[in-house]
Amino acid sequence: MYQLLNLINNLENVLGKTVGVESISLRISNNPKFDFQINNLVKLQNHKHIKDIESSFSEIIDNEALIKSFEITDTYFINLEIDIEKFSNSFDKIKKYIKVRHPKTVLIDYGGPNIGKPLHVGHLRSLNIGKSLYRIYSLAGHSVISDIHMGDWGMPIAQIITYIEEKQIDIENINIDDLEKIYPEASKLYLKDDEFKDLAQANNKRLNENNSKILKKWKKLKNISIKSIKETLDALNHRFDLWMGESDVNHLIPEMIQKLESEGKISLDDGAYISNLVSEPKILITKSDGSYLYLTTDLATVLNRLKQNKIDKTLYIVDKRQNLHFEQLIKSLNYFDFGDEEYHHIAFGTINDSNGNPYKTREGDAKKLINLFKETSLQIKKINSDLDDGTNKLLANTVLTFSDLKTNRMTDYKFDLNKFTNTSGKTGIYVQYAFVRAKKLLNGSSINTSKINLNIADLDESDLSLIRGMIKFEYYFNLALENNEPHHLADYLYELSNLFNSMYQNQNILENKKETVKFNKLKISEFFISYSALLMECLGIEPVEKM
RNA sequence: GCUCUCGUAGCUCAAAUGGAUAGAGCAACAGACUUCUAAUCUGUAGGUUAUAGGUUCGAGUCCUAUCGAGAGCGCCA
Repeated sequence: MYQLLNLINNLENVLGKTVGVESISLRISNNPKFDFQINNLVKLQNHKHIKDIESSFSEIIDNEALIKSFEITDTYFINLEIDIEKFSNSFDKIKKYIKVRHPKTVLIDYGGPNIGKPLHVGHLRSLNIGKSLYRIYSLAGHSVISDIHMGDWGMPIAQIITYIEEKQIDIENINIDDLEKIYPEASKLYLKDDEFKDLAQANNKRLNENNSKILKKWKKLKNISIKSIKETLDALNHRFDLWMGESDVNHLIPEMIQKLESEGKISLDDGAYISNLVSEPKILITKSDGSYLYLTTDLATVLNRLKQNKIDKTLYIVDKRQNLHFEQLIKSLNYFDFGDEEYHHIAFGTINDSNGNPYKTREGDAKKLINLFKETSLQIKKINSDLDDGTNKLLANTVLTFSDLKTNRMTDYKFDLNKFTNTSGKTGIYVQYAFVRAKKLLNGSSINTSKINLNIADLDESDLSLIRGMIKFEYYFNLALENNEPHHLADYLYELSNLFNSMYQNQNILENKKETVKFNKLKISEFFISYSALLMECLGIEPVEKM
């Protein structure tokens, strides 16, 4: 809460002198008459100096210009009412207020798609959460780099190449549809045919060793796959700064292994390298034939990134089932002394169908993302067939993003297209509609709102509710940033949209006889538009111009 | 078998570091459109937070046990 930072610092000083270092955090007040609350004193209610602390707090809060009124209850909950007049002047400065004091370089790793497999429903959350965190960190002033981190290496691709070789498929004329059919066939064969398995293992080793003949085939397949992935990403409005893959760090691995061994950090066990860090289960670094694993390339990827950029913090946006892998990765990065940078596994739950089972097609495959997009787009056409394609696309993506981000990322949720495209309720369409409504109102008014100042005395209940809703922006923004949880902002965007709709519905604004009332409402609508746009930016949603 | 996560209104989900009376949306019910506005708004009802104990000024949140669900577990990524 940048605007109340002085207040917070002063209160923290009091605590520091009396009961020890403790940070003050504001929360939304339980009491609807107030905006924020401070709970730090509640647990001190039996402290021998509580009366002194209370009076120091009172004095400090009393002197804070942004606080209009406050109360300290008999159990020492502190409630604060913000002075709307002083705070409202700052609405248009919100972008400055949310900047952090110490910007960092943050890398977002999407734990990307594999070669040979189309983008499917399983990739949706990684894309949405990653994009949202990218925007949130950027708005907070960090410098952010996104890396799709393609799964372009290892056994899956070796299986595909082996399958193509064995079935004598013409690799020159292969297309994406062929490739997508080959992948499941190859992995099926790998599981049941030992001879095929040996051939694939051998091919994988050749890949690791940079065998030029197999690299040529690999390159061909990778290009086909990337082209298809880019088409889907384009439909869904996603872009990446880096298109690195696991293959890009292959050359760093032999040296890395050698160094770790000479440092006594890893040792051979049944021919495979395992970490000497005591851990259960043991951490496997390479396979017994010397070829590399998921963890091997992820470790080398970190080395590669640190070599190329100064990175303070890395976020891995990967589903929660891979928890053990990232636990092992982060443990290993520490144990191997790769640096003191931060690494976080931003885990998320799975998307299920309405019965709670993994979201699949009738054939039992994961549903393709591009098909999900098309179905959503079609559903929106049913609601309004007059929309141009551009608007339809934005709305379809709004639905796929908002419905995903409104749930806490760790929760598995049920995908229900009918529900998510509902025009009323907590949906993407609803928040877009409120935005369009506000814009239409201002455009129809022919009044220059930028020159209007609020007339506080003439604000009615619905105006005040919306203004006091907007005061919470910094709170929710921080919550999302600190915890890497975009859903707080999705929920908040709905709350503001709902408050706007209430105000709007309440009375006819443009025909209001009293000019100050009319101007107030137009000014508040202008604020709402900028807040709504900013929240959509945080979520990775583009506002539409008409609906 | 071991490890981890989860169980909140009929349904789908919220509730940061333990804080006051556990909140939204959908569905249900009752209302509001010759309008800048219905792709909307207003109201009502809906809960022993799986169960039983414990920790403390205070527990959906922490601990223990039971029941139920899901995931992961050295040569896939």
